[in-house]
Amino acid sequence: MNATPDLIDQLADELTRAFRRLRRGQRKELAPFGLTFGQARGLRMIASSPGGVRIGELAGMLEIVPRSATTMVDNLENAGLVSRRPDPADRRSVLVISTSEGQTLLDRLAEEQRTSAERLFAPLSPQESEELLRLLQATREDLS
Amino acid sequence: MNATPDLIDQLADELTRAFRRLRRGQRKELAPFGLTFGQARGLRMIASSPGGVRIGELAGMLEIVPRSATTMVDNLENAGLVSRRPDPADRRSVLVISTSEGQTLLDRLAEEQRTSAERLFAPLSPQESEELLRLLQATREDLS
DNA sequence: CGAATATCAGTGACACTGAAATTA
DNA sequence: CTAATTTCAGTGGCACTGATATTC
Repeated sequence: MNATPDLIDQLADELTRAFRRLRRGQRKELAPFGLTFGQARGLRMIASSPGGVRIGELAGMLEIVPRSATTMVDNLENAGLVSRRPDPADRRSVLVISTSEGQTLLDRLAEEQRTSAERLFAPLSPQESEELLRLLQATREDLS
Repeated sequence: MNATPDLIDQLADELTRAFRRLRRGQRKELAPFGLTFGQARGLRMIASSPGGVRIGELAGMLEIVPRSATTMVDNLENAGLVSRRPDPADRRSVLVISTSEGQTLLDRLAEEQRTSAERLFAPLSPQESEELLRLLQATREDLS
């Protein structure tokens, strides 16, 4: 027994609300750039993989099923922000890499945007932010 | 300046992933009961308001817009889990209360289910759980 | 052949906006 | 009349499952 049922419920609830605030704020900020919340998150992941990333890997990083990652990459590709290229090492696979347009967009986001995420976490001190990150990461050890 | 841009990104990301794990686990658990994640959350809120709750209040508690709460209550009402009754004090308003079926269902959930939320937070000690709750609540002070 | 990878097709949940009705 | 509350109608995001190629 780690926590009481009540505490579990409260945790689930606060987690949900914090996520909603984050997504709602980012949606409005990202709309002028033609990006959705999920796409922005995917684009960041892809751009942080210099040699390209496979769909399955990307899905794992985002914790979604591979089929969902396919559609997300479709949308990013249609917007010209990423491109698919065949994996020379395994022809079953596709490598997704960000285009220069995608990188440019991310750079612009880094400059102008992110205010909503900053505002969300602004009440926390740097130490508290680190602690929150640690605690959220700890929930990944749930082997279900 | 409270935290570096990188830390902000990581926080946003971990928050998103933790929420996804929570919702995915609960979805599977709740399906046999005919409830969705959002409905279960709403039903808990409604049941915790003994005298009934207005749609607008409910929306505020769940941090969704009132129009979305209407549809959620529609679904719960069609399932016989809550009922609407006019507010005697203000005829513009409607009070939503849980039926005995709704309360019974919640009791069954409390007994049998909640395993996924428990598993999600299981890696945390009671002290860490309290701290996580506190940090998530602190983000509510974002006055945007 | 069995396993892995990605895609196609369809569905479901759910939150949003804008407009309308009712009443304080 | 203005404001508050709820509802109606339509839309968009996005993650899911199941089935199907293709390749290892």
